[in-house]
Amino acid sequence: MDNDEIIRRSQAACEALSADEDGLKRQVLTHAGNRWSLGIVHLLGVNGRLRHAEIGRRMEGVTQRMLTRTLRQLERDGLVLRHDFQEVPPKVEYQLSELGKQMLVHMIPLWTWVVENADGFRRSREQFDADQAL
Amino acid sequence: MDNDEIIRRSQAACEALSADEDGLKRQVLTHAGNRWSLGIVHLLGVNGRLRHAEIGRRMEGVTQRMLTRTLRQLERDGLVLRHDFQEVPPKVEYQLSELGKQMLVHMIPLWTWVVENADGFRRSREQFDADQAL
DNA sequence: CAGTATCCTTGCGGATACTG
DNA sequence: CAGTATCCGCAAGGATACTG
Repeated sequence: MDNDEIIRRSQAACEALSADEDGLKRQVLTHAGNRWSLGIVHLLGVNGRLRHAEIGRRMEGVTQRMLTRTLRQLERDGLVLRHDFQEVPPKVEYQLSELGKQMLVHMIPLWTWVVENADGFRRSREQFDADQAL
Repeated sequence: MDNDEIIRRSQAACEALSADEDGLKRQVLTHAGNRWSLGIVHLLGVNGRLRHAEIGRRMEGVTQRMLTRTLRQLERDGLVLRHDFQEVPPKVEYQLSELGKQMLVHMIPLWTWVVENADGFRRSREQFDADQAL
């Protein structure tokens, strides 16, 4: 993909994003930056179907509140399916929807690139902060 | 790319992201969800090098404060280069760094997918909100 | 077990006015 | 022209306690 091809493809995507009055598409993109969304999508991608508490145990540091909240957001955007078994004690399982699996696929290039370039970001920040301190 | 391949590739990326103690990599990913970062990266990708005011004019609705702030963040992460001509009146130009161009390339699949599936998200939300209202 | 409810801090995004 | 300074409302994220 050469430079012109990059430009051409970003043009269409960005015009559509700009025309997004209510911010829906951009809100979907925030899942990429949210504190727990990324990990949950990944976890469900790997494990298929998991219970609420099981996700909580595997996600280091997440609180019940944020876990529930994040799952609700993902469910609302149609990325995650929620199965309530209506039992006592409660049993609820979560899994990726087809949309969620697709999102996982399309986020991987970005994730991978960010991870590979982490050192570059870190160095740039240190340089920037050092310049600011003058 | 089959299901197993998806899993394998997301595994490595997500483990690296999870190990990110100070949240640097995740902070870089928030550029994807920030209100103006996306449009600025796109704009500079298309136009090459632009002055501050020129970006402001082309980005509908952005205030000076948010424009400056967003540019600073992008600069700090090494995605955008800032050229101060040290003139009176002031003249400052911005352009994508090599890192910035790479990010543009790697975000395009995600952007495109989100735009193409916007209807799916919208329908899912409407259904979800309707269920909640019961 | 799978959540709510309450309170708190932080940062995003914006409005407005001012400056070298 | 390219910013700063100061104000504000809102939502993200978290700590803690409680509930069916």
